[in-house]
Amino acid sequence: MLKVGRLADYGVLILHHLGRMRPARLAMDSIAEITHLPLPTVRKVMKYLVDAELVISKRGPNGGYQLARPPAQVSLAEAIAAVEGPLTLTECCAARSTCEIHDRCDLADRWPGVNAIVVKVLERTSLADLDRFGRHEPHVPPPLRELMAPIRHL
Amino acid sequence: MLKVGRLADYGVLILHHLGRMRPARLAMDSIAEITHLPLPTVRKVMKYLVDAELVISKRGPNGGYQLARPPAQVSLAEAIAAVEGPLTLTECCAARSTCEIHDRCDLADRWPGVNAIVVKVLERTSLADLDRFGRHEPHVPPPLRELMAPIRHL
DNA sequence: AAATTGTATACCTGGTTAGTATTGAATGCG
DNA sequence: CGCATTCAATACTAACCAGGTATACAATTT
Repeated sequence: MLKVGRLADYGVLILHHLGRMRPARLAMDSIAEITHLPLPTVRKVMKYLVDAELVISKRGPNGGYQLARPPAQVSLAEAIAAVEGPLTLTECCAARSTCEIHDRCDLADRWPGVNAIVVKVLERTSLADLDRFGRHEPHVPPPLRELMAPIRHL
Repeated sequence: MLKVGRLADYGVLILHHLGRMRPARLAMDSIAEITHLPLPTVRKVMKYLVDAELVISKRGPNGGYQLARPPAQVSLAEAIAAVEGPLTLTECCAARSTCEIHDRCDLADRWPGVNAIVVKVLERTSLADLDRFGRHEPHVPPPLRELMAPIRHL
């Protein structure tokens, strides 16, 4: 699995569209329309995005939502975390781990390292970058180079 | 979230211990003991690991489980996939996507690129590598360098 | 003030996951 | 040959959580 929840997925999709419109505003029902998502669901997602200050909302006639920053400055990590909370691959990685085994587990202090790398990949991928990904092999530049160290060839 | 299920987590932990023992065999109740996991749960996990051919089982007196390959040749990706099936960040990334929106979604062909990178990180991290991760900053070497291309600084 | 648009809360429900129990089959040993 | 040991397979239950929905409320513009 290694899943990102559907709501978070929706969040990214919505941010993507807001990015394309920026700096224009988009009303909630317009968002529902262009994303083909049910309106009540959009409502829920928008709340998360506003709370996380990724989008700015304006009420009243001609109100709507606007991406708070240029798409190149919004990371997937932020987007996902906005909807689902902190990015933790396992319980071990959470701030307050609730894992029964935690203190007797050989891996409790190893997972965070793996988690950190995965998170960094997502942190360094922006909404704008997303546009460049095809279904084809992704190509990625040097900024991530120094992240990779204990990882070996298999 | 971006979660790995608990069973998969257990699976990795078990593989880790089997790796430390290799090539010795370990009976199921011994595994339960050293991992501090309930035995019925271990049973379930072992089935997945055997089916995936990551461990070899032997029955009868002095039977038990043995890691099929050296720990350096077992990736986290395999381990997780053994328990949870294909690694797909979102529905879009699955072989047969069941997403309602899929064909009308702007991102349907973009997620797989992100997915591929995350998966590659996990593919290039072996059980042996796991031992080297501390709670501290992880360092990762060049093999992942060329993966990173459309990712920009934020 | 009225229309438009976002905000907040609370609830339901269905599916997945984790955990368990039971019965069966293979292997090795004396 | 048969008994002890150990894994294998199936099916069930229970809890939780994500996703989805409904409804009533508040703010802003004109």
